[in-house]
Amino acid sequence: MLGLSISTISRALKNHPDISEKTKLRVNELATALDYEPNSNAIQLRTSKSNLFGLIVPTISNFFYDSFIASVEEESRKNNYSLMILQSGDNPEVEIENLKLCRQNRVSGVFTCLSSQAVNMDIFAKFKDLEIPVIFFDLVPDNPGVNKVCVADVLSATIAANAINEKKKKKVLALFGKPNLSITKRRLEAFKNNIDTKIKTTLLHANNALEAEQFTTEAIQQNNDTIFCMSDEILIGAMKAIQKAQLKIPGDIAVIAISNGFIPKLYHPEITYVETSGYKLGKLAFTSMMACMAGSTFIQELTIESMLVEGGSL
Amino acid sequence: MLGLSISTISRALKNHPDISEKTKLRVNELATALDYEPNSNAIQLRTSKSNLFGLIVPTISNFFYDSFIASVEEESRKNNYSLMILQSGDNPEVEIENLKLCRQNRVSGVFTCLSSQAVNMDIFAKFKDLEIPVIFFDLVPDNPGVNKVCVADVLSATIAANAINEKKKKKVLALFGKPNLSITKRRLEAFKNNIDTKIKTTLLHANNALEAEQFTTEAIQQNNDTIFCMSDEILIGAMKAIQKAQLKIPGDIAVIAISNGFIPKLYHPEITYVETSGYKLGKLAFTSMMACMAGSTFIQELTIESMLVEGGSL
DNA sequence: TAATTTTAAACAAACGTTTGCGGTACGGTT
DNA sequence: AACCGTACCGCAAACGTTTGTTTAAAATTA
Repeated sequence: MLGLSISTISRALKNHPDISEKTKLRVNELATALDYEPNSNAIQLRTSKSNLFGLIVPTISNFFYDSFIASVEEESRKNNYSLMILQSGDNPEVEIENLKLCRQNRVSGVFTCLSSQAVNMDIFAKFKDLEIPVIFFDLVPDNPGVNKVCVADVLSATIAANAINEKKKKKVLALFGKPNLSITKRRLEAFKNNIDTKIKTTLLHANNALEAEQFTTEAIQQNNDTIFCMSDEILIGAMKAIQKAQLKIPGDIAVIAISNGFIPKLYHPEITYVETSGYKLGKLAFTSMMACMAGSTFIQELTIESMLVEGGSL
Repeated sequence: MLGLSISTISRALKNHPDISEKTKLRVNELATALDYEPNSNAIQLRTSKSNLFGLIVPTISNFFYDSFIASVEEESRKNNYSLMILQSGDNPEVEIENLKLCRQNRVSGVFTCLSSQAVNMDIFAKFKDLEIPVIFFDLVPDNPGVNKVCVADVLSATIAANAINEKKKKKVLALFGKPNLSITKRRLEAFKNNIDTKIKTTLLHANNALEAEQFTTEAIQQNNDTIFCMSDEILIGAMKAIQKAQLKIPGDIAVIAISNGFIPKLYHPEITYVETSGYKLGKLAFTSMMACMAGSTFIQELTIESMLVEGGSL
């Protein structure tokens, strides 16, 4: 329409110095008039750069992951990246399928956490070959040599234990999640090492909220004065039991949890918790990804700091 | 490597009858040996079919949207589609930006709900021109002629009102969300029309959980015996006030809400609610999308049924 | 055996960009 | 008058597929 070649149009659109200002103006005017929208597929094919990140979680519908995702999406958009989000539902086969999808879509990078099943780390080897950075978050593998961002498990459990120590509690039930997760192991170990030996402490693993509720009910009967919950899921179960028993918090029983804060703030008094923000973790993960994109081959293992948020339940 | 042309490879990989079984075998063997992964960008460029849906929500981190997203993602994957999820954060400019991203990525379809701001429906006109189906969910526009899936607002509010009627309550505070949303208007109207006129009813709009808490506190002082909450956000505020006042549910005060069920089940006794499942809505939205993809130009306006889930709070 | 059909594979164009390289026109220098 | 530099712009190849059309060989038929 302008009597110009395709290459001139291309250059004009991206403000190439070879093109005169006059032409650029004409091209830009017509482009907006015609609602020209560059075809990302063609661009990505030609440049073999995708501006697409893959993000794989066990499930989106989770008070931790959803804020993590929200955070990563926010940063991605700001940096002109798109996000392809995939759920693996704790199913290793789906996880492999999802990783394949990432490769086929030529993602620039992948954020992922391990499904709770033991996954074979070999499935990430191809990404290394293809030089596609992979950032593990939250549930990270033990292997060295991979990029990881996680919450400060040891620190947060230690903070919780110290908070209980300071309140001079006598009898504590400490509830942890699935025993095979490294996150569980680290939190348990740190809690055990830091809780005052004078405090009578019971450590238990609950696989879900219901089990946590049952354990808490028993603990109440045995006159425990404090419940520590490793996660939101555990906290929900514990609170069910406490509400059912109609106990007053913190008078009858004290509660402290590790959480991102949403669930603790639902109750009155609000539950005191050690913050592990999915939002912050997302920001950190993105920073780490951008470092990889910038060519850093330096393997990083980052953690976000934790802090005690006083609610009134301890 | 096999002395075959590219086109033969292409056909062999997709089991084209022109190709002999022997060659197909050779090709497939080498393909797996080489870890061949088709380049989606090239495929999409060539076929101008993207197998990509765009999904725009105000925020991912929300107990309704996250389950909606989870549901749509699940279906998409099953049907060999990928999902590009974008947050608009109730910001119309970001929403326009996100729609542009969808177009540039040549999505096959878009799921979206209106941000609470009044949005100009013109921004969807291009999609109509490009024949890209758009499915509105939850917060849908009033316009006819667009595909919508939503929860049964009128029905669910009616069910809630009737449940209250049956319990012979005397004094009800009914809390609704932001007044400008059509979802609010419909629920309010239906509730007002169905609540027994003998019941003394106060209808109020709360813009957030905190306002809901304040209104509930006042209602408690004025001896209301029942609180109706239009949404989870409102319920959270109301429950804060009730816990603070240390009232017994349902003895001192009864509670009923419209919700997807997650929040109501956090309390003891569990809150009675009229179910509006984001998960089911996601399935429905996807079905509607597939109908569009199959060429149906028939404009649909679908709703998911609601049902009362008895908790023990009424 | 020659003509015809069938089978199997190659050729080539196209999708919408990007980009190295080459070309033209024009004014200015020797 | 011959040359050079600069400013603009076009040509063409390439990215990795798909797919309509051809081609060559093999199999069938007459």
